[in-house]
Amino acid sequence: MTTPVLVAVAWPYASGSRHLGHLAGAYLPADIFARQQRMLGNEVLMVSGSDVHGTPITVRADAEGVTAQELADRYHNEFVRQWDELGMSWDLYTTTGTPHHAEVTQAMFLAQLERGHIDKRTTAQLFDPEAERFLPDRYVEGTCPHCGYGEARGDQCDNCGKTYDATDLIEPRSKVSGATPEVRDTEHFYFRYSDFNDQLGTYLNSRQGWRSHVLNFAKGWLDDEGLIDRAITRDLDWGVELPVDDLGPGKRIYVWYDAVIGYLSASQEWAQIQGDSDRWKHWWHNDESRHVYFIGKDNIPFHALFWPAQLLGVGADIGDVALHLPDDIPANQYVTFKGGKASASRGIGTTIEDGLKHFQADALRYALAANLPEQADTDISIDEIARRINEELVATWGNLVNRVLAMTNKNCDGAIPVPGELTADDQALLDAVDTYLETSAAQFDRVELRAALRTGMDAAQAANQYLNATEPWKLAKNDLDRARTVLFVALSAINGARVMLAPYLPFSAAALDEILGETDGWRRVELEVGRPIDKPTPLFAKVDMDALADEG
RNA sequence: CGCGGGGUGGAGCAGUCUGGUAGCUCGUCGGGCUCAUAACCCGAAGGUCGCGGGUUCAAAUCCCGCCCCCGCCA
Repeated sequence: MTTPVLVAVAWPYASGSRHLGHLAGAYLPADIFARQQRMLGNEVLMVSGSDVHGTPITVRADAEGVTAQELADRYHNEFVRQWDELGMSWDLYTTTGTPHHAEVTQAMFLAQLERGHIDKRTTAQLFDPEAERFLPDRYVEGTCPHCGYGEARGDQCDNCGKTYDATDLIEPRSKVSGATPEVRDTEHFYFRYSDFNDQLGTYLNSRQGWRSHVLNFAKGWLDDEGLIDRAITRDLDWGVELPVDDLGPGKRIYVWYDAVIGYLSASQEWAQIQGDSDRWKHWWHNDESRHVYFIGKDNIPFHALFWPAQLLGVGADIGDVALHLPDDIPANQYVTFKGGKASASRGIGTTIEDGLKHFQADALRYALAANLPEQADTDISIDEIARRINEELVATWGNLVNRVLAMTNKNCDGAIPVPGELTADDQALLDAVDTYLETSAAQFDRVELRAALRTGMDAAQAANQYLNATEPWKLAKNDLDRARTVLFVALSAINGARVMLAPYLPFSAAALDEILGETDGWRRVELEVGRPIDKPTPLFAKVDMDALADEG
């Protein structure tokens, strides 16, 4: 029986280039998991898009003298190009800037307003008398009330790290006009997150199999003081428009209320593109579905608390059925770049673009997957990535494929040979590979992607050991039939191992499909005897360490 | 006392919840093989599991205190 699986991926902020930490934190693991689930036969819907709203975008756009739309478009286009190069298998990658997303956001807002979970409150806020507008936090700077730092931002001090209200700033000044702001009352809509403390507590306590750091963090947040109600509108002209006009002009829905709604709006947009506009309900109105959110740890409160609260706040007002809550949030910790300074001074950056410039997509995917920060922050460096590619991917897997295909081509009339009777050792290798496949499937089910990669590599290593024990290159000289059987067994082992590695290495997996035939499900299929095997070209190129150093 | 994460042989990590001979990948050293992208295979050396107390027959693992590192518009 197949399961509908929603692979929900954090929405990259179109305010600047994303780096390899973002890739390893959310996008890559999501793609690996989605690919494996598809191979398993589940109905996968993987959606995300660029988050185009929020003050970081407007601030930067102002600084560069371009419109927010232009800035967002620039980075959205960059992301889309990189996803393609990286082999990201989105079912839909959209943006929060679509009319559809605005409609869904407004519908949720109205449903929650109707149900009393959104209310209007008056607060004191800084107003720029010259620009004649209220100032969001990011548009104010001044002296930190805690440490006296003179360049403190409106909501947090970069020097001492403390947070505060912009009205607490000493000698505040507007980043718009430079004028001294005055305090005025203004109205905003608040989402009553506190309405859901009990339900969220029950929800979290019933979660099974979550990573401990995710669950602990979410519970800690809730236990301390519970959720507090938060303003979900801002004084901006960039963002989703309010579906009600009683706040007056210049107010928009704020980014962190609308961004998470993208999971739902994108699912619907995907359904419309499929020509079956109700299809999204198969994932969202289905108790049997599984929703897995791939995010970085900084996003845990939004996905484990705020988003579930917003979903609960809608009740059954959208589509007549309650919306499905997150089943798992395998948030990753951070990738830290050891020697980041040294890399920078050598001109080797850590953006996704830099990664793709230095490494083949599959190779980069391999190295990052082997170092996924699933339990703790992990250190990585360009040298470490290169090392993993050369010493592990190329040496163990790439070379295995190459040596076996080369021997097969040379000794078996250029085709997959007819095997003789299998010995106990032959069968032992194939049984081992099949066992690895089961182990790997269980690890994938728990979203232990680093361990599952290791399992795939273990299968490759077992095949290498088998070859060294059987020495088919010697057999070819005095017992060609036996040599061919050994090569058939080795090819069969590769045929199983490639299934486990395919989610990580989509491009080389496609190349192997050409050579060995398509795979079928999460299992080792029988080889097609007589299928032509040409003289192979290596699946992966070794990284030239000297060239890598020279480029820096 | 801001929040969070971490400190395990040369590097990067697992093990800590559910105490019981310290494990993986790589590097190093020695050997084998020579089909393969100087790749593959076998063996060895190398760790007081940050520090100090405590509980226990037994602690990397539980408790208390301390030091250090990292991230915080992923």
